[in-house]
This record gives sequence, structure tokens and C-alpha cells, in this order.
Amino acid sequence: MVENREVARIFDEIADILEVLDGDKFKIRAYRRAARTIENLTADLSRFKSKNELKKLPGIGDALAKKIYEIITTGRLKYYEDLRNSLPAGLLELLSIPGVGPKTVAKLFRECGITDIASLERAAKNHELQHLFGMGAKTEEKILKGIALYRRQKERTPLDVAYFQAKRIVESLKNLESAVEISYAGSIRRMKETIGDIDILVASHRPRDVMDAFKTLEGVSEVIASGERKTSVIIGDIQADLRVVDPDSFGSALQYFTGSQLHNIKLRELALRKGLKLNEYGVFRQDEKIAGRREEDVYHSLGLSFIPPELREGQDEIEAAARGELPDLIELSDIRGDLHVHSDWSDGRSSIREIVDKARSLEYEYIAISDHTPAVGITGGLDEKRLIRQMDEIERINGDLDDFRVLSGIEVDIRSDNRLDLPDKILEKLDIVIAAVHTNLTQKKEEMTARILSAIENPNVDIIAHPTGRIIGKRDPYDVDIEALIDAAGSTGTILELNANPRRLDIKDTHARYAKKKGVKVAISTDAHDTSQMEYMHFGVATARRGWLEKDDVLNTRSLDELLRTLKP
DNA sequence: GCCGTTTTCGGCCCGACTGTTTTCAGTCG
Repeated sequence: MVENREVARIFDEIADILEVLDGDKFKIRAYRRAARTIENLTADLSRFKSKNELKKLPGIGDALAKKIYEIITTGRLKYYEDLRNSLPAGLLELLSIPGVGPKTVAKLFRECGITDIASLERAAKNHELQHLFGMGAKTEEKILKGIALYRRQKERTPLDVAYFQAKRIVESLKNLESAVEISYAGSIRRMKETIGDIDILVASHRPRDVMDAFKTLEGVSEVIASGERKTSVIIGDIQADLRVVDPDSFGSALQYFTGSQLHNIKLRELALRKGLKLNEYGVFRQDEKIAGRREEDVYHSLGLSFIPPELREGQDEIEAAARGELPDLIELSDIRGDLHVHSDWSDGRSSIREIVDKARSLEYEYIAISDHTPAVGITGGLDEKRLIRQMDEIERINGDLDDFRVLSGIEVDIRSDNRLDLPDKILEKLDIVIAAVHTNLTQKKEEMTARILSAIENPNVDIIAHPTGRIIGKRDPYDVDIEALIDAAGSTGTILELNANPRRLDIKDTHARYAKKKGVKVAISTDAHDTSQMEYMHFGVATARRGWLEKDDVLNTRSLDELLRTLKP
């Protein structure tokens, strides 16, 4: 079966090829837009039974529906294969080099016979590019730098790394006298799970001062470009772009700089339809500026309610905002407890009392200690005997607390024979039972789906932890039918975890949105193995927001009593 | 390629920075 991800990749590659071949730019955009739509789908494309069903998807018309249908029925796409065969295999990778675009790739291939990164690097080092029309010594240098940069930073940066780096930059520029307002923007502000580069926006009457401070920040290893209003640097192996605007334009610039690109295109098209013009300096009716200082006003002036950054992916948020039907998104302050924390009884590093202290400092009302079970090899998992001792200890601790409750929980392993790692008679005694897969991750899709379904159907299992098992950038999700799991969770009242660890974020944003549609509740949990990791909660909340979740969709926004009533009896 | 609160045909976001071909194309976001 062809996966959605693969179809999206094919469409992106078609767009790349058409760009190199100097094809119609709107056609190219159509392929990219369709790729994003497919990426954001939770349903497998193979579930679509006709072209007409496919055509209901945004950005999919006759031609693309036909092509998708060809892929899901035959596993191939002739149009794509023909296009791909028209270019040498390594050529498209050149597009990944910063500063090298489709026009350059076409010229390098046509005039120098360059077909891949190795041959480009050789030609640049031998100064064979200088004589080409429109190229000089600086271009050669830029290409070599670009190649080095690409090799160093092939993959996108995990959210947490970029997020904390962005915070540091904002903190150090905040003290500048010349900086009136400052914010990070881009995909970090949208809290996307991986980040391409860091975007910083400053409002100032003295841009030059801000630029200078930015270029000399601690950790800056290279200045890539620097102009009046825009500077790009490499800081700690990631690119950071600074843009400086007048305070009068801060809101519109923040809107523009936050993206996503597709969201911006759709927003600007909407502005045009209303006889307005939107750019980073404001919203304009003819020459009159009608918004710009505050970001809210940009949206309001277009007849929209304010769209939170986490929703700005260019899917259907603009339409929802126009109808006044945006969700009232969950916030970090709605969270009342953390339901998945490991203690030093298994592989955690903190004692239960330390965890309690941390939870109280976060103003939580409850916490669930949920350590591993023995099947998870190296974690020192709890067997029945030790679990009973831990329950006794938790009871003692609760005896010392009056306005806080420690729940006895477990993260019971779902073994590859589909059985849980502890007997039902002990699971019954716990306040909360979390089940998760930890071993034998390469089962076939049907097997893995059945394995997790058996846990969902167990009346003692309250929550399924990290349901797809992915580690961002390191490990793909299990091959599992996530829609089937969510559907089953809906009919059994099982809750799905949204693991807030920034390297997991599992379930992911689009799954959360599907879960909401199916009435499945989500528990946002940190899976902390150390009290400091309990602070990851906001990454989980942000992902929930990206999944359009509201307070009521999330289990651990409830009071202790409500929580206990919601769990399986 | 898609799509419709002017359109089923004729539109399709917008500006900063760089290097080079001295007036603008290419790239990026």
C-alpha cells in the first residue's frame, strides 16, 4: 500500500522537477498545496474509493484526483515516472543547497553537465563556474558554503532545541534600548514539531543598532546576509533570521513572519478579494493603512476572528475564522495534573516526594506515578510485589498531604503476544492504568494494530501512552492503523495520550484533531523521567492546540473528582 | 494545477537581499 507520506513526497518532487524545467508556477504551487493537504490527512488515501471523494479535499481537482487514484490503485504514477526519467537522479538534491534554486540547477546541468552535489562541489572548487553568464567568484564561494551548510544541517531541528535557542536570543535582545518590541515568529511560534530556522522580529526606530547586536550575539559563527532590515546568521548550528520593522508595522510583520507560507498566501488572496492589500507593513485600502500595529487588527480588518499561531497551517482555519467558528484552544494554565511520570522505583531519577514537590510548584492538584513493568528490559520495571509496596508508599505520602493527591498508576507494557505485563487482578487496584508498546516494534501493521486494540478493549486500561511510538528524527512510528485505534478508543471510552516530550509529541497534532472529531479524550502527559522534564507540558499543550483541542477535550484539565469519574470504573 | 460574495475563464502574495548581466533575475520566507 502506498502511504500518504509517499504520495505527498511524489507531489513535492513533481513540483521540484517542474521548477527546474521552468514549468508554470501556479501549477507548481497546486502540487505543493495538494502535498500539504495529503500530509495533514489522518485517513489513509487508500480508504478513498473514488475520484469524486478525493476531489472534496481542498486543493484537489480533476487532474490531481485522477493522479492520486492512479497511485493508490496501481502503486505508480506514469506522469511522475516520465518526469523523473527526464532528469539525472542526483540533480534535485541540488535544490536543498541554500542559495541554489531551480534556475541555477537548470543552468548548471545544461551548461556544465553537473548532475549531483559531488560534481557541483568539484566544479566550484576548480573555478569552472565563474565563466558562466550571471555567475562570478562570489557565487562559487556561496555555493561551496551552501554545500557545507547543507551537509552540516541536513535535518530539521527538533522543536525544543530551536525553541530554547530562540528564547535565549529574545532575552538578550530584549535589553537593547533600541528594541521597542520583540518576538520570535515562524514555525517556532506555530510550535511545529521540527524547525527549519529561527525567526526573530524586532520593532525599532534604530534598526542598525539591533542588527549589530544580533550579529555579535554569543554563539554566532557566521553572518550569511545582512541588509538594512534583514540579517541572517548561523548560531549554534541553526540559521536565525532577524527582521526589523517600525513599531507601527509590528503586528502585520509578526503576522507575515509567523506564516505559514500557505496561510499567508490564502490570507493575502482573501485581502485582494476584499479590495485590500496585505503585506508585512500593514493592511491597506488604496493608500490608506487600516491595520498594522497589532496582529489582532490584521485579522479583524479582514473580517476574521484572531487566528492563534498554532492553527496557521493554511488548512481550513481561515474559513473557520470567517464563520466565527474557531475553537477556544486549551491553555497551559488549564492543566491540573500530570498523569504519566516515572519515579526512581523504575527508570526515573526522582523520588515520589520530589515529584510531588515539583507538581505543587507547577500548581497541579494531582499527579500519577506510572512506572514501567518488568517486560521493558532495562528500566527496572515493577512486578506485582514491588507495585504493591509502591502503592503503600503512595498511600503514606497522601496521608501527609491535604490539598494534593498522588494517584497510583502503572505504565504496563503491551507484550507482543497482545497480553499485558501484569495480571488484571492487580491492575484493578490501581487508580490509573496506562498501557503502551515498548518492544518488538517492527510487527506488521495488522499485528501491531491488533496488539494495541487488545489493550484499548481491556476494561482496566484507561490510557494508551505514546500510541504511535515515534521518536522525532530518530524512529518512525510503528506501522499501525491510527484511525482504527482512535475509533476503538471512541467506542470503549479509552483515552489517548498526547505525550508532551518534544521528541515524541505522540499522538501528533493531526491525530488529535481526528480524535476530537471522534469524541475521544486526550491526556497530555510528560512521561517525565526527571522532575525537570515535567516542564515539557507546554510542548504537549501546544501540539494539542495545533490539533484544535479545547479544554474539555483534555482529561487532565479536570478536577480530581471529575477525572476519577471519567476513568474506566 | 485549482477555483468562484465580480469570474466556469482568467486570475493565482509580496517584499528583502544578493550578485552581477549596471537594471534585474534568482532565491528565500
